[in-house]
Amino acid sequence: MSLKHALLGLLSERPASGYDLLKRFETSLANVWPATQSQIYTELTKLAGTGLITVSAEGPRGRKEYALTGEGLSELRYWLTETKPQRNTRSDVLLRVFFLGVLTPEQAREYLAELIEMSEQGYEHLRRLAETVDGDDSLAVYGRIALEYGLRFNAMRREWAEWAAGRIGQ
Amino acid sequence: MSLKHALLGLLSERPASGYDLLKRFETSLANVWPATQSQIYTELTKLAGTGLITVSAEGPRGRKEYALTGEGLSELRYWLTETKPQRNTRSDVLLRVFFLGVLTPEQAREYLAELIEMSEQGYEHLRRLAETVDGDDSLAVYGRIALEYGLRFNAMRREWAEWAAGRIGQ
DNA sequence: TTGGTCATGTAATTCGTTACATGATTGA
DNA sequence: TCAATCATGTAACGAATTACATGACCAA
Repeated sequence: MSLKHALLGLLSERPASGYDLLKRFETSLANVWPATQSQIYTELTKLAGTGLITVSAEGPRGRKEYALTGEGLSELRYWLTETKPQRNTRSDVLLRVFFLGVLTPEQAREYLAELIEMSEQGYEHLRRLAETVDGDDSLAVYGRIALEYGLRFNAMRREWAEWAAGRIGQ
Repeated sequence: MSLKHALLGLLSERPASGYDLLKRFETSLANVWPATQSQIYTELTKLAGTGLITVSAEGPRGRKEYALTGEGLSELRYWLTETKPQRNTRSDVLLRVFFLGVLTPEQAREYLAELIEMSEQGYEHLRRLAETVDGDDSLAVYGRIALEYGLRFNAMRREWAEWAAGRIGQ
């Protein structure tokens, strides 16, 4: 149900077209809530149908710019304050760990080495991203906080994978 | 696609019925790959149809015990060694952080306080679980490694949320 | 004039959730 | 005997992915 709120959230900043939103999903939100083009357009049509957003302008090439309505902002605030975030589940990375016993210790350590590399790359990617983030609007402030989460997460996972590799006997 | 591999992985340890597997999803795998009863039974029927598992015994009350076939074990190993784990995405918790700017700073800090509590409870839950884990079979060894991940994750998230709360001005 | 980007939409399929539906076995 | 647990299955719906399909605009 949260793609809806992701769209409302992005539109709370400023009006945007489906195409604009797609770009922003590909950059800032990609690490947190990926969405495909087809999903975004379908959801925007639905949201406009229920009055949470509205077509605020039309441009060339059939461009439709959507803006958040008062009702939409209320829904966004309601979601943020009155509903509990769902526990984050479904980690492909962790699921595999459970079954490393069917592999040789060497193969298991190889998998953990991959995770270490993945974490290092994730860390570096976010570090570079942090350098390009500017501005002091609310999304920059909270985007920076979310980014810090990503940095800490990757560092934690790297250290954990190193520890785990050490636990697997020869 | 990973419910399939979660089932193959659990069956690689020992044969089990749908009911048995459901119980194990509710306990050990719940934090990593939740699955519902209906999903499990449907997937088992599909896996038996493709020959990755087979009905190894039938018991009272229509109980069907499934066992991994050689083909199933190959598929499990293939998945573990030849396919890359998908990046973990879709965090409701993090998505909300992006949009805390539409709330008052006080409400935003309240949200982060909730996250701190959620992380503390998650940590405690896993710590208690760690005490009950016994045995030294492969799933206990790797289960313990996965559990350590959970502990570190919750500790990391707690510290991050405390840091973040400090960043939000009055 | 043509290739790249902007721009939107729909169809098919799979995956996941909730709810419904049924019934056998067992231990207190 | 009766409640709890064991045990399986299907239907309906919603969410997500992939693929298909189309076309306008703009700059080199």
